[in-house]
Amino acid sequence: MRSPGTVHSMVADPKRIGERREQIVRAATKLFSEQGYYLTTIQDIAREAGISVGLIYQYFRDKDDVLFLTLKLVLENYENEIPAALEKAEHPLERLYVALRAYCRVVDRMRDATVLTYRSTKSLRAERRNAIKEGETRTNRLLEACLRACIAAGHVRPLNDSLLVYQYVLFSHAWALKQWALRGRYSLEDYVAEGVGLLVEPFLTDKGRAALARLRRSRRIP
Amino acid sequence: MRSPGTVHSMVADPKRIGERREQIVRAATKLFSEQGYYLTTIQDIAREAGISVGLIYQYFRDKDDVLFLTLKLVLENYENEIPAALEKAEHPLERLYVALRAYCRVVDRMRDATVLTYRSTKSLRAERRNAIKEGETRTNRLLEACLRACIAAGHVRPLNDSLLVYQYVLFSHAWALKQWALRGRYSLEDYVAEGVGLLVEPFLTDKGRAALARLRRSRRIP
Amino acid sequence: MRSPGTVHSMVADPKRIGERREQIVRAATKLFSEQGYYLTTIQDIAREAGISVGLIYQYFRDKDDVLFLTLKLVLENYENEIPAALEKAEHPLERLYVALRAYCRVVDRMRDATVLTYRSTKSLRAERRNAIKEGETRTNRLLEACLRACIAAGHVRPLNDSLLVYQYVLFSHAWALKQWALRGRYSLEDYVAEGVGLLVEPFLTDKGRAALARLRRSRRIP
Amino acid sequence: MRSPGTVHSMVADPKRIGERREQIVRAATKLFSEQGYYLTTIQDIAREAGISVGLIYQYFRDKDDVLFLTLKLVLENYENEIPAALEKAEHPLERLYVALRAYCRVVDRMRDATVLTYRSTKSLRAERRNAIKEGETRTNRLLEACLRACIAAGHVRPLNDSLLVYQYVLFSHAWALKQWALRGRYSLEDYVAEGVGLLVEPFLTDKGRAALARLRRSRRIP
DNA sequence: AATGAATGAGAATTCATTCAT
DNA sequence: CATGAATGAATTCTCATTCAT
Repeated sequence: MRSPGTVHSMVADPKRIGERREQIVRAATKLFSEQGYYLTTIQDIAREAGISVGLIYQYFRDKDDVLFLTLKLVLENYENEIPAALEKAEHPLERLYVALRAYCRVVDRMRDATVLTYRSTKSLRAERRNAIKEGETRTNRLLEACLRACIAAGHVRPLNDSLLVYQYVLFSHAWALKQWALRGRYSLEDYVAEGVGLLVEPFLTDKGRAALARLRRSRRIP
Repeated sequence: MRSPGTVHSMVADPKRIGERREQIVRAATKLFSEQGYYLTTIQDIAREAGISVGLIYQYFRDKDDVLFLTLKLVLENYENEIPAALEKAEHPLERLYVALRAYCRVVDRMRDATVLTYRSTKSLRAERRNAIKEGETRTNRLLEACLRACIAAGHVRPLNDSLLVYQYVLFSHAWALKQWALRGRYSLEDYVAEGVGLLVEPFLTDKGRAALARLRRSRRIP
Repeated sequence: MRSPGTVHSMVADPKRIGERREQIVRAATKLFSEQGYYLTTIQDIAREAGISVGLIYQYFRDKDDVLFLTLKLVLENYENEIPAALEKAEHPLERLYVALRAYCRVVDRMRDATVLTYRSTKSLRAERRNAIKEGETRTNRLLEACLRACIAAGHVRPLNDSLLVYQYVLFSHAWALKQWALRGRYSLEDYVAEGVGLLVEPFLTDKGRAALARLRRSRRIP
Repeated sequence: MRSPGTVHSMVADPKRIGERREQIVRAATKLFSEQGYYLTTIQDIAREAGISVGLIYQYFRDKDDVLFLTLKLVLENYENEIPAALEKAEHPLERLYVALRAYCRVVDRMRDATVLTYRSTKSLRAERRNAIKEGETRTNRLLEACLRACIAAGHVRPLNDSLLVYQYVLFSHAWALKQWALRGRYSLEDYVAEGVGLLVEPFLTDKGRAALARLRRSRRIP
């Protein structure tokens, strides 16, 4: 009956629901990220959130629900931050750069939570898992739109855009997944710059290269 | 005392250890891949392997050990198959192509196990986790050597090779991690071909392009 | 961090802790005494106490903890009953008699638990074992004080008091340890009387013997 | 069918039975004494004895059997050593002294095994337990005979001999049971001397005292 | 006779979930 | 709404015992 993307609560007041859930999910995110889903107990979450065990069950049906909302929140971060960063950018190439950098930054800010996404999505019930995947797809589409705009404007040569977008996503996630290998070798900004060098610039047309040079001169792009 | 990369057994005979462990790990790989580490019980593994619970503990110290050997085996597959595939290839560019395709093929053959790597490495004790990471690093170096040879021979322009190798790795892993999105859109061979188009060819020098054309004509590369 | 003499609980309310622990320890004492520590399962204890298995783990860290508190309680009985019995006694000789009789009576009341002390102290972790031994030492000192007072007052001739006190302790414990041999031959009171005949009276001075006669006449001592 | 004091074996040759059993029991005694019956595994015993697990089951029906024979052996030590020590002694008083000292010496030599007697007798099946108790009773009778001879000869005044014998037994056992308190305070010989002072000499008649003096002068008693 | 791999029942412990207060 | 004590099914791991070699 319930849509797979909805979480049921025993409490009526929506405002309180919002507050409590955030409180709980914040604690859960921390603990799930640190120790993983199965090693984190409801007790742990309650303690971390400074509330009682029972209260969690007022706002979530079960532990799976908590995980679901936790993962959903990570994706929502992606979905919110990228558009926010894009607001000030107009030029298609700038928008692509900005989107990529924004993605890497969210990942950086939520390193552990991003890893959690990889570790724990499969722990969800199948229906829930799909809702998460859709969220990821939506984020991908944000990047895809930027890339396509560049192609449409003739800055990037025609290519398998959807696959390249996947590569962008993986590149961003890698900052979290392979932090043990990457951090220490690169700063975040260097990492983004190198990524752009490998995953964007090779595909620029002459027009694209010229535009990039201009954008760099006007300091719209580092 | 034990090195972190060794698993202890109560049984002396090395031949039997090898057989039994393979039997157990085969079962574990299947179940861990399907249900994840924590939802798979020792009972499950014993049943799947057709042996008793107690016997597992004759060949593994604990459940963590089973996971460790399972993950180690996945990495060993990587480490074995890529060199094997490279044996017949001589030309640096051919070797790079072959290595990449071999990697994607192992991943394809061990799709679930590869996902397991991402999900469950963190479930290991820290020391073990590092042993796994080292295995991954060794695999990366195989690709790195191929890429560097291409650069040294002037087929690929100088670039951030270690980061590009990471893109190769991620690209290969993605075939397992994002199978829900990629399969149905590409056959494995198409996927590899597209990858090469995005992650190798843009970086070829004139010399490299010429060599590639020759290799294709002589059907050394599809 | 924890002192060796403290048992940890997940429950906060001290009153409830007291009640539940008593309930559990009562059950444990019965079962440990009957079947020994290792043959008694936590299930058994839970069933005997009329509660669930999990609840035991809310009030005790592990099975070792239950044993520890059980043994500690036996010793506390010793430590409480002897001083209580002494309250009404003033004359040094009377006090010695009373203390010895009180000791034998506690042992009689807790026959099985006393045996448990001998059987299971070694099952405790070393730190705990010492805490138990200290409890025993404290009890011994109660007797020692009585004996020394008699010597000081000239009722008992100077002798190796600490060793004689050990003999008193062993004599009392024997009532439990060797019940299969002693009960049926003696009533508790006879046993005590005989013990006094062997372990106290031979050491009385003339003054002591006179005092004893007076105390018997006034029925302060049977 | 089997008598409670017999242990069944699958092996026919009695000589071999004797050897193997001794080998096994020696290992078991060590381990049971150190760790107790339940914490010692058959594996442990096999390893300590340098044989295979299966072999133990050729010479013992089950683990209980091993414990039984182990305890029986301790008692047999008592039963053998005391008469052996008595062989050279003739005078009743000397014999009592010698017996007591011999008892303390066996206990000293088998400290841990003596403690084992107290810890683990109850772990035996009831029938076996009785066989052990009978062994203890037989040992007691050895002492009892010595004490009675002293009384009959007028060296010791008439008294509750069986209870005093128990005190002797307890006194000897205490050397093992309370070693944590006694060792360091006394050497074994001092301990025996003090014990004699408390548990024998007070009961000597004038005749007994004279005899004792003579025996000491002739160095038959230290 | 001897071995030791294999079995599986059984034990301690954990933890998601409930519910009386 | 909020609490946290109570439940008990489920899990990991152990170990006495067997039996094919």
